Amino acid sequence: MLRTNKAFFHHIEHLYNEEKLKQDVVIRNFRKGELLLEQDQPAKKVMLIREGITKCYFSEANDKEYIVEFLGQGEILSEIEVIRNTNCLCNIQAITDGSVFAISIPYFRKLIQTDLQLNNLLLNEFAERLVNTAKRASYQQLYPAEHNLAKLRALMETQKLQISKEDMSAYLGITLRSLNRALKSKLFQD
Amino acid sequence: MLRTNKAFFHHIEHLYNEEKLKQDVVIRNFRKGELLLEQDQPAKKVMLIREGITKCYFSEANDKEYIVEFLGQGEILSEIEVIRNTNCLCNIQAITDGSVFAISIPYFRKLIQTDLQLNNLLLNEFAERLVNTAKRASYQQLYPAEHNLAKLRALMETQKLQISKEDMSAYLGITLRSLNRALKSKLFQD
DNA sequence: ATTGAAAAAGGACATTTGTCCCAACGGCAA
DNA sequence: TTGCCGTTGGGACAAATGTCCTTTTTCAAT
Repeated sequence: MLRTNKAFFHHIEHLYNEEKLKQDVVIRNFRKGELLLEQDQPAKKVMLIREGITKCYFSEANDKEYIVEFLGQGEILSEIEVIRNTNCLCNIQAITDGSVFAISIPYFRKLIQTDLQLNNLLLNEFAERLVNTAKRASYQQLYPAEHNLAKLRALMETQKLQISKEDMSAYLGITLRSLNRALKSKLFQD
Repeated sequence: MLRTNKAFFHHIEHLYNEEKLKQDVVIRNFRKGELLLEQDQPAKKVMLIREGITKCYFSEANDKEYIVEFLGQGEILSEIEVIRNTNCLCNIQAITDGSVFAISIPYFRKLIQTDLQLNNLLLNEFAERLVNTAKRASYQQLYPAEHNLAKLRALMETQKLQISKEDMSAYLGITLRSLNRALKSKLFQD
């Protein structure tokens, strides 16, 4: 659930250090609560998280939200939008303070067309995301909330990630009320 | 829902025609019902669909199935498994007769490391899949079955794709009984 | 210490979805 | 034709989840 990508982080960090003009890749800080990407709006930069944690989520027309994943160090943002030439697919909001490498879009396009190593890093990242997203879609759909909650808690444990109940329910795709019920019924474990 | 990829198809077709030894890329036919990939088993070849339609689905421990997508011409199979060095993530079963280009795994690995154009084709394919999968996970989770059924029928219409009720329910992640109920309630549209 | 706002917990009832059956229909092999 | 089997459709009841509200708790700003 909390994705990170050390290899990708080092690759971009290296690009940043190499760069003469400090122009195509710059560091930008962000505050907890800040929106790094806004659903349906054009992307301005490709970003790679240096530090901090963000959540990636859809806002649906019925006012509900669905969290796709939590993104930490080395995760890249708005690369899909640049590749497909579309507006932002979903929102990305900081849940802690942090910073990113902000990469200009033309530069990123050039990298895609020339940097084979970057291509491979992207392929790996996409493969991991696809696996995660598809697996989760399947079991969240096919198992009751209680079962999925157990899985979520195990993940939070191993990854030492603390999130609000509201985010937990948005991650599970259920209402807060249902989350509380599920927590209740398996209260024996607490 | 029925994914295809003309550009990828042409790229691999071209590789096949170029190839001297007809060894690293071969054509293989398949029959309706045949399993091209079996969940949790090692992948033997990377395949790219030449003709025919397949379904990509998870078999969960509780005996339920979830269809991730339907794959047609130009869609690639088991590339994720080769990239990540893992067993098959899910099942791929033919729902019509057809054929694939079967690519040897070492050759595919070599392509990934050397063929920038192929890398870009893969990036595009992955980006499309991610968008599809994530969007669907979100709205299937956050809207009632009836709403999702309406969407599914519209897709089936525009893509002229006919699938059994059982596959429809597996795609929606609901039981056959629930599908029938949903069909009933919006019977006015038929 | 006081207060206000956000987060957390849960009661009561409605709706949705699942489970377990059984019935009807159509194709197809004996 | 007969009988079997897979697909489709649906009744009756149980379980899961959502909706709408209210209460409690927490915690930071005053």
